[in-house]
This record gives sequence, structure tokens and C-alpha cells, in this order.
Amino acid sequence: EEQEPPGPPEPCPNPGAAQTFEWMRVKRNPPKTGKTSELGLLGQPNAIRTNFSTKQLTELEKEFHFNKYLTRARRVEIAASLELNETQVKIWFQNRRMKQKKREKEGLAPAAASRAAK
Amino acid sequence: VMILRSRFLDARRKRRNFSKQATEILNEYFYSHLSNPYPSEEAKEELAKKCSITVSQVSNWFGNKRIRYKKNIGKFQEEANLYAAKTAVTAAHAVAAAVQNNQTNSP
DNA sequence: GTACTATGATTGATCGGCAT
DNA sequence: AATGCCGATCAATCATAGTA
Repeated sequence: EEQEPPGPPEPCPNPGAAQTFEWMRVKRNPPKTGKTSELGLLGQPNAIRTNFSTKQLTELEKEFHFNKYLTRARRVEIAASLELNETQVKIWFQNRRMKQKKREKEGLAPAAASRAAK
Repeated sequence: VMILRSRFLDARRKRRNFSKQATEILNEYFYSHLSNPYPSEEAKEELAKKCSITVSQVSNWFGNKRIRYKKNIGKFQEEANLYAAKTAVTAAHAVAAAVQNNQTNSP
């Protein structure tokens, strides 16, 4: 149950002072995308999570229904027509595929679970 | 409001809190693996079964727990000590049983 | 009923690993 | 060497449940 191969210092329980492990210090780099703006000033643009509009999501969803994967050419078109960069479109499709997979998986478990209840 | 709840038709989020015992099991795992609270796929499946929730929900729970824990470690200190003590008792019982077993075997 | 906090779910984007 | 995809995770946010 407890695996700590590379665990040097930490044999004694410390009731009262939970230490800070590495996972607690992990910090993600800010998004490189999103540059909204022409705002001159400094280089760092927004670097904040982009909020896709309903229209953009609708179009992306429509395209996804047509093709689960994008070709470079199609990606360029979509990105241009939706005011997004190619990376955002690429990432959206990637996340969308994962979402699809997750739903398919969860969509079958319930049925099996009810049968298992015998 | 133009920023309309774009996600309006999100009939999805009809959240229900997990049972107290399910939360108990998840917290037990989390605090007993505080140095690396990343359950493997197999561990998630086992936890999901014990808690009567889906594997995705287990993943969501750990994802939220990790982020919220490190965001404010102090706020969880009490909870951490609580579970630390609980697992300590469990470990003590295991040791006691082992000793007992050892004595009756090879003196 | 109202104001605030706790918590499950969603999602754009990042990280590490592997394939092309 | 560069680029795409996958699987897992992060981090911010949404919307609701629970509590005061």
C-alpha cells in the first residue's frame, strides 16, 4: 500500500506539520496563446484562458461531427474563420476527442452496473 | 449578461455531494499518500468501486483536492491530522496482529 | 429568505512520453 | 529536429448544495 522507494528522510510521523511535497509546488507556465491585442506595451499579452464564444464552439462542434481529425488545410481555414490561432483549434479538437472517449466509456458502464446488481 | 451563461443549456451540472463514507474513503487515500496523491488507474477503479462513484468522479475529486489543498494548506491542516491519526491507528493494529502472529509461530 | 462557503464538474491549456 | 496525438493534470470558473 505504501511505496516510497526513493524516500530518504521521512521515517517519523509528524503529527502536526504536514510537509510540502513537490506536487504542491508545481506551477504551470502561463498560456502562450491569446494575444488579443494590439496593446503595445510590453511583450507579455494576456496569457489568460481564452473564452470561446458560442458561435466559435458551435462551428467547432459542427466540424468535429464531420471529421474527428483535422488536416492542416482545414485547420487553417477554421482558425481563420473563427478568429482563433491554429494551436487553439488543434487543442480544441484534441480535448474534444478525449471528451468523446470519456463519454463513450461512461455511457456504457451504467448499463453494465445495473446488470451486475444481481 | 451578454456574457450570457453561454453554457446555458448546461443541464449537465446537476451536482450531488458524495456520501460521507465515500468522502471518508477518498480522504483516507489522499492523506495516506500525501507525498504523492496520484492514484494509478487501477487504484482509481478500486476507489470508485468502494465509493460507488465513477472513475471520472474519482479523478475529479483528486484533481480538485490537490489544487485546493495546495492553494491553502493551512485550511486543511486539521483534516490532515485527523486522517493521519486514523491511519496511524490502523497501522498500529496491523503491527499488533503481526506481533501476535509472530509469537505463536516461532518463539 | 439571504449571504457565504464547500464541492463536483467543465474546459482551455500545459506537461511528459511516444509516434511519425 | 519538429510536430501531432494521447493521457493525465492543472487552474480558473461555473452552478449548485450545504451552512450560518
